[in-house]
Amino acid sequence: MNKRIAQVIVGLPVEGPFDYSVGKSLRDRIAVGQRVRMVFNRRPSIGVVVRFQKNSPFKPLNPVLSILDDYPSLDEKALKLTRAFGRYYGCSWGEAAQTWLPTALRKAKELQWTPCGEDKAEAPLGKKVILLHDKSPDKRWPFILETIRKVWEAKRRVIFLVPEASLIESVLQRLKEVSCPVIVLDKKMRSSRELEQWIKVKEGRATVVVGTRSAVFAPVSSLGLIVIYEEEHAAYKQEQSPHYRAQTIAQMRSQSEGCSLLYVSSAPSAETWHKAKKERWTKITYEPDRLSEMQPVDMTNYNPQRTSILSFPLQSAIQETLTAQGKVVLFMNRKGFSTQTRCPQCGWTLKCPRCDVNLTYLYVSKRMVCRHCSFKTELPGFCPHCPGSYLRSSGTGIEKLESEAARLYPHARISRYDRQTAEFPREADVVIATQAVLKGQGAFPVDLMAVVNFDAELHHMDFRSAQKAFALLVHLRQFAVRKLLVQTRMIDNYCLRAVLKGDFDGFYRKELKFRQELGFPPYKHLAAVGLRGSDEERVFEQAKDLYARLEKRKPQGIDVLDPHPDVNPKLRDKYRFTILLKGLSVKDILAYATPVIKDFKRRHSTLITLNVDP
DNA sequence: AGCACGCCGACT
DNA sequence: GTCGGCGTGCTC
Repeated sequence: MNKRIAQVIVGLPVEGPFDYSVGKSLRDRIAVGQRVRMVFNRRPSIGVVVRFQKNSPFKPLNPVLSILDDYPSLDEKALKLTRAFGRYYGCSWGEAAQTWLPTALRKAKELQWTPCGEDKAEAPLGKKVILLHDKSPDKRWPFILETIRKVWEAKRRVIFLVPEASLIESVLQRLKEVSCPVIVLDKKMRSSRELEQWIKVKEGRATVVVGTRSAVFAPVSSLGLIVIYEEEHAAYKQEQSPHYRAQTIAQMRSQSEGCSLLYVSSAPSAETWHKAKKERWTKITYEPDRLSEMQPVDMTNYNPQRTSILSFPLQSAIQETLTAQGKVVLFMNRKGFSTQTRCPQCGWTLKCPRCDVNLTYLYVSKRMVCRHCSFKTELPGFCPHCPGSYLRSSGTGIEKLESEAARLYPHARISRYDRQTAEFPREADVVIATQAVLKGQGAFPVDLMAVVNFDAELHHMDFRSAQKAFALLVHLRQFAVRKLLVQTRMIDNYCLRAVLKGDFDGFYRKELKFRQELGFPPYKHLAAVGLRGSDEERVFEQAKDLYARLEKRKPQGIDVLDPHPDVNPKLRDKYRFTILLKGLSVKDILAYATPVIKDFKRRHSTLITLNVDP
């Protein structure tokens, strides 16, 4: 092949590819998918070779300076997928390639590894998509392990995705039963360690790769199966740009590499449930052997004056459990002691200067903190505007709940558990816990689980909040050995009712009906265009300008929603607005919107981000 | 992204 | 005059 000119992509928001001349001495070694060193825009850079060309329309070409990989870091299949990834998520091919590779390979590090020569002729293996809906989380394992064993016997490999790193250890324990070679891959590792593991995977030394979100990019050859464990978990979506969703990448790989997909969940996302039905996936449902009791408590009856956070039915359930030497967990998704501090005289409220949200009072450190950024300050004694007026705190966090529990149950051992707590307090009688408690499911028995403020879960401005609240209740009910008690002022809420009756079909029917009526996924696809900058006026002006351009050029079947301040309109000193695009497919939306946004970006300095499938 | 180039305001 | 702010354009 003629390798005089190499086309190279770079990890910048410019599309390319760019032409470079290949010196005689490099021509016999250079190959597609290798990383190379070259000068790009007067700066030393690294890029990835994507193809060769006989000649170039560009006048004096810069040369490829050296080759960094003795074998391609990205093989043909991976390179093809990076292009599809870039198109789907509206980033450049080069940026896509960068997300595909371990962090260490962004630098000009030379890479040596040995290709696995023993790649057997791939036995054809049926490409299946399975949704394993396990209503009791302990029945799933025999099926999962059996599926993995079959893939292994067919000389194929497996990627096992978990939503968070804390789950990796328990998966490794289970996988011991299959006794095949396993390698862990996680972006939170030291980058040298990540690279080490990545190379081992590339050398074909693992049958199963276990890892978080980014492990979906693992350089596994002869891929037979991708397992997506706790499928509904929000952590499968990357919050930084490029905002990819691991499930989407898994589907892309399934399509191009012909591997099977296994979704595992106790409460699948509405999107997955809908797809399973529409695309006729194999669905396996495991019913629970026993279902713990569930007791909704209507707070409009039991606590009309809001005198205590703990209703009488909850108090008696706690008392009963404590008398029987049982363990209680009080669930509340809010950290700190109080969530608002204001002056009763003038109404002045203590806020974060960078994010403009109420500061939370942390009793343990006696400080006011922001829940979005790292801002901390001392609690001022008096209102700065009304001399001598004391500030008053209101709103409930887990610390206040803790003091309330301590007052009511002076003889019980009471502890707190949140993300910062190292270990679950096993010896405590009453544990006040945030969302973090879900990680420990099955590790210790909880007799009574109580959701103190269920309504807070539903009040998020997020079209997925009902789905999330539903999944939360399903998980907490599994967690509770004896009883799940839920305090609410919305006793007829359909998430609550569906969990109470164990009616999954009913929940998804209703939820999907809402999604359809309101034009949300899975019926419509979304792309969120975010604008941020330090001058509120100006960001809003530009948002309106961009909106007008998008509106003007929008084709049939696409909706453009007005620029709207974000849920946190001010975050880390930046004002944020979002323009929401709706359409029947991401491809349709981006085909029209990406050029408009790129063109707009070129003229203005406000930061613009694109979030596909937000 | 990161950098050069160019066009306007305020300063020794 | 000219120093430097940012707004715009370009990268093979």
